Amino acid sequence: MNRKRVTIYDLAKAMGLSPSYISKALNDYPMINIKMKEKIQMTAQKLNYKHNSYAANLRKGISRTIGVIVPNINKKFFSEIISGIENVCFENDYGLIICQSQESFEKECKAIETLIRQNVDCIMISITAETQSTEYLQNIINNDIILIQFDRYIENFNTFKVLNDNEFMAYEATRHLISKGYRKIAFLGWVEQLTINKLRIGGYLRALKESNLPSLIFDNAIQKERTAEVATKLLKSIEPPDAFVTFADHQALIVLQVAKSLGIEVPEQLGIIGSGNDSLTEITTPTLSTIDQKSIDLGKQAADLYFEILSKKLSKKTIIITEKIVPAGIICRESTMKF
Amino acid sequence: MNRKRVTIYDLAKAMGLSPSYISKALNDYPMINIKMKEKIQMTAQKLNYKHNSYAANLRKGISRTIGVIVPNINKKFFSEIISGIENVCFENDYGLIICQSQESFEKECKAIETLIRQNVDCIMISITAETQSTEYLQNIINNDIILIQFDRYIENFNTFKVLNDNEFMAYEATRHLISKGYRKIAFLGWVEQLTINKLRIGGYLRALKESNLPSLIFDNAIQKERTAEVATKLLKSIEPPDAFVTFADHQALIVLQVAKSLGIEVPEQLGIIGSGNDSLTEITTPTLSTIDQKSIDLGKQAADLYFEILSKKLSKKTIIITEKIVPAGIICRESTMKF
DNA sequence: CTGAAAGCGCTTACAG
DNA sequence: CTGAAAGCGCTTACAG
Repeated sequence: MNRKRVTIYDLAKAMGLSPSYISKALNDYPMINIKMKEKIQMTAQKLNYKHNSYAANLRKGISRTIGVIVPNINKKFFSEIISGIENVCFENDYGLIICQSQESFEKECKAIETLIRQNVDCIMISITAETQSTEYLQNIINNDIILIQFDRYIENFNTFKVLNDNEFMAYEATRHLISKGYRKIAFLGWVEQLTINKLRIGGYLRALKESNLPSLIFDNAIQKERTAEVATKLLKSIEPPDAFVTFADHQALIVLQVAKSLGIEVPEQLGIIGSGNDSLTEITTPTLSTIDQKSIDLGKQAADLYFEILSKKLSKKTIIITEKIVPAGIICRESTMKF
Repeated sequence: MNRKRVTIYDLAKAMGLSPSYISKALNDYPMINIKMKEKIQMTAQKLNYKHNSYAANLRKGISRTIGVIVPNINKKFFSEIISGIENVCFENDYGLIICQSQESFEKECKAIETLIRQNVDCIMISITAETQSTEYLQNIINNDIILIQFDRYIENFNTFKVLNDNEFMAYEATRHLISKGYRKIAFLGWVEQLTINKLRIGGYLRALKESNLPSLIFDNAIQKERTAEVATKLLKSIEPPDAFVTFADHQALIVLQVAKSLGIEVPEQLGIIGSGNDSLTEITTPTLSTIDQKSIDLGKQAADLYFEILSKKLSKKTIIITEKIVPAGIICRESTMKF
C-alpha cells in the first residue's frame, strides 16, 4: 500500500517554513500572522493536502469518534436512532463507527474490543437480549471511554442512559383509548421477561386503575401467528375487548385484519393503537393510531448527552445528569376515533 | 484527556523484553519462540493491554476501515445495504464509518473530506439526487482510495459499481403481471428524470412489447396524494387498467386502498405489485406482491467486491470486474393472484 | 530467536 | 510571530 499523501512536511518544504508553523496555521492558532495563515491554507488546498486524523489523534490521544453498537441497524427503530446520533456528530465534526451485535453476546463483546482498539471517545450501546454480564461494559469505563446505554440497558449498572419511558408510553396509550370511550382494553405484550414489557404492563395497569377498568393482559403476542391467534380468540369470546393496546404497528395491523375478517368495525366497535409510526400506518384503512417513539430524537439526545458530558468534563464541573428520558407521543389517527 | 493505556512499552518493561519483540509476539510473527509468544499474550491480557489501531495504522499507512455515504440511513433500503456491508466487514475485522448526506451535495462533499482524512481504505457511496459533479469522487480516487458506487451512481464515470438491475426489475414485475393474466398494465413511476426511472420504463415497455400489450405510463406518482389522484383517475376512466406496476410498497398500498374504496376486487379485477418487501406487505388484505430488491445482499456484494479488489491488488493481478448486478426477485402474494 | 533504531504524520511545550 | 525537538504507540527493515 503506497498511499503517499501530501504532508505538512511537504508544505513546509514547498513554502520554506517549518512543519510546526504549518500545523499551527492549519489549526487556526491565534498567534500566526494572518497573511501567512491565508497563504498556507491556500497552498494546502492547491497541493491537495489532507490532514491525517490518525496521526493527529495518536498525538492528541483522542479520536473525535463515537462507537455505536446496536442489535441490528436494519430495524427502523435503531436506524432512526443512529440517524439522530449521526446528525449531531456530523455537526460537531465527530465520526461514527457502527457495529451490529445481531443479538449475539459474543459479537457484542468483539465489537466492544474493536471500538476500544479504535480509541473511540464514547461508546453508545443498546444491548442484546442475551447480555447479562456487566464485565465488558465495565471494561469500556476502565478504558476511560464514556459509556452511554440507550433503549435496552443493564439495570443496576451505573452509567449514562437515554431511554424511552416505557411505563409512561403504555400509560398514555391506554389513557388515550380510555379518553376515546373504550372500556375493555386488552394488552398485547412482547416477551414476558423483558424489562420494557414489565414497565409497559405497569403503565397500562396504572391507567386502568385510575379509571377503575378491568385488565386483560396477553404477553408473548409479538409473532404474527400468535398475535392473530390471540386477537381472534379474544374477539370471538363472549365478552370481547373493545380496544387493543399493542407495541408494534404490525401487531396493530394484524388485529385490524382479524377484526375486519370478523366483521367488527374499527374504530366504532374496536379501537386499535400500534407503535413505531411505520410509514404505512398512514395509508391503511382506517389509518392507524400509533405510539411515536421519537427514535431520531432519542439518538439526538444521546449524542447531545455525550457533548454535555464532554464540556462538563473539560470545565471540571461535576456531572449531574446521568439519565435522559425521551417521552413518546401518541399519534391519533382513525383507528381510535370512536367519537 | 489523560486516557493512559497500557502500551507495548509497559509490557516490555514488565517482562524484561524489547517492545519490538512484544509487537511481533502479539502479531503472531512466525519466528517468535512459541512459549514466549504464549507468555506475552497471557501478560497482555492480564495487564489489560489494548492494541492501539491509530498508532498501527499510522505506521502501516492503512486503516482497515471502510467509509459509507448514503442519503439517509433511516430508510429501509439503505439501512439494509449497510447491514449487509457491516456483516462482511465485521468478518474481515474491518471497521465501518457511516455518513449521511441527507440528499445534500454539500454534506456529501464534507463527508468525503472527512473520510479521506480518516484514511479509509475504501469509500462506498450512493449519491444524492443533487449530485452532478464528479470532482469529489475523482478526489477519492486521487487519494488512492478504492471507490465503489452503489444503487444511485454517476454515469460515464468509470468506477466500481454494485447495482440493482432496474430495467430487469421492471421487466420481471411486468412479466409477472402478464403471466397472471393481466392485460392493461399501468406504470406508476418515480421522478421523471431519474436514471432508475428511465430504466424501469424501458423494462416495462420491453415486457409489454413482447406480448403486444398497450402501455400506460404515469411518472412523478411517488407522493401519497399524487399516487391516489392518478390511481383514482385511471380506475374511474372508461377503460381502466387491470393492473399496476409500482416501485414502492406505499404506492401499491395506496392503489389498493383506492381500489377498495371504488369497490374493485383485488386481485380478481385488479393486480397490484409493490416494491421493497416492507414487513407490513405480508399483513395487508390481500397480502401484497412485491419486488424484493435484495438490499442486504447488495450491501454484502459491495463489501465482497472490495475484498476481491484488495486481494487482486495485493497479488498484482489485473482487475476485471468493475460492475456487479444484484438481481431483484418477485415475491408473489395475493394481490397479483388472478388465478 | 531477540533487540536497537528509525519512522508513520502530526501537535505541543519550550525557546528565541 | 516563527522554529527545533520531542513524543504519541506502533511496526519493520536491519543487525546480531
